Amino acid sequence: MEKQRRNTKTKMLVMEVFRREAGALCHADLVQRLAGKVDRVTVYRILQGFFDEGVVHKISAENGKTYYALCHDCSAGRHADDHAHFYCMSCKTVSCLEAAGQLPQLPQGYVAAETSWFISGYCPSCSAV
Amino acid sequence: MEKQRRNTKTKMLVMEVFRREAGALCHADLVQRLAGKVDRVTVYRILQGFFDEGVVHKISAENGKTYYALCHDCSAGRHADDHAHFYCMSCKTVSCLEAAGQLPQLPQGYVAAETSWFISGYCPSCSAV
DNA sequence: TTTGCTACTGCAACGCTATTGCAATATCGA
DNA sequence: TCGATATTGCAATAGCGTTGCAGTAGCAAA
Repeated sequence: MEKQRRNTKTKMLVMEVFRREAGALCHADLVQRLAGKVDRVTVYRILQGFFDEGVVHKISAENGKTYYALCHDCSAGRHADDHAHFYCMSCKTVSCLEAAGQLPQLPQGYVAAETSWFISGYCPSCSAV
Repeated sequence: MEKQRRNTKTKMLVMEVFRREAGALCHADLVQRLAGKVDRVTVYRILQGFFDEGVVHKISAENGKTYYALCHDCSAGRHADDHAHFYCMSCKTVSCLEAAGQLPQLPQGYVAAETSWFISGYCPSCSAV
């Protein structure tokens, strides 16, 4: 029994932020941009909802924070998460890289369900300085 | 001016646990195994110290926790972290995979400083069931 | 062995990210 | 318009990690 979903103003607000910003955003980013409009907790729940619907995907960064980014080729329950994520150590932004890498050869017996690449470094704008 | 390091009983205890267990351990694992012997905070500091010395490396898992594993080819300040880490969704253990994969091609302008692979799935013991 | 510097340890308190419970509100199909 | 229920906001709570500080213990030199 799938839970019915509703389109609310609050969700629209969150979605607008995602569309306006290019890269991935963490919970704090969203709360900051929606300060006074949407509650902290609600943002968590909306993000979780978007994730369940397959609208955004989750990125666990090295700093322990979770980032979210709009999906392109994902659908509910099935995330095309085989691309890498890049963290710029200078401007502290997270972005998705389209290029896919090649998995290391898994030893006998291992079964992979999900993979993630995480690369830290400097993005084009910051490395150019 | 490098800070002088000392060999203490407490550090030995932590190191013993690492040697006894095969895979990577998180802070909670260590605290549990050293319950009553070593303080929570001390474990954090010892882990950080081992990391700075290049004795262990850090692994940020998808669940937001940080795991630590003994290094083989690392030295202080320079971690050979170009191998993948595997998280078994069944027995909830983290292990290091020796096989190296191939990084995705970075778009023009990006400069990579550190990389990490993280693979979730089922380890040999659990996938065999 | 003794001494002294200072790294190390344990405790308490704090900060941050994320989750849960609950009452009030808003959405949307009938 | 109406009613079931998804959604929201607020308060409280949980978990991981850090900081400050006083007491303890390694280690090298006297």
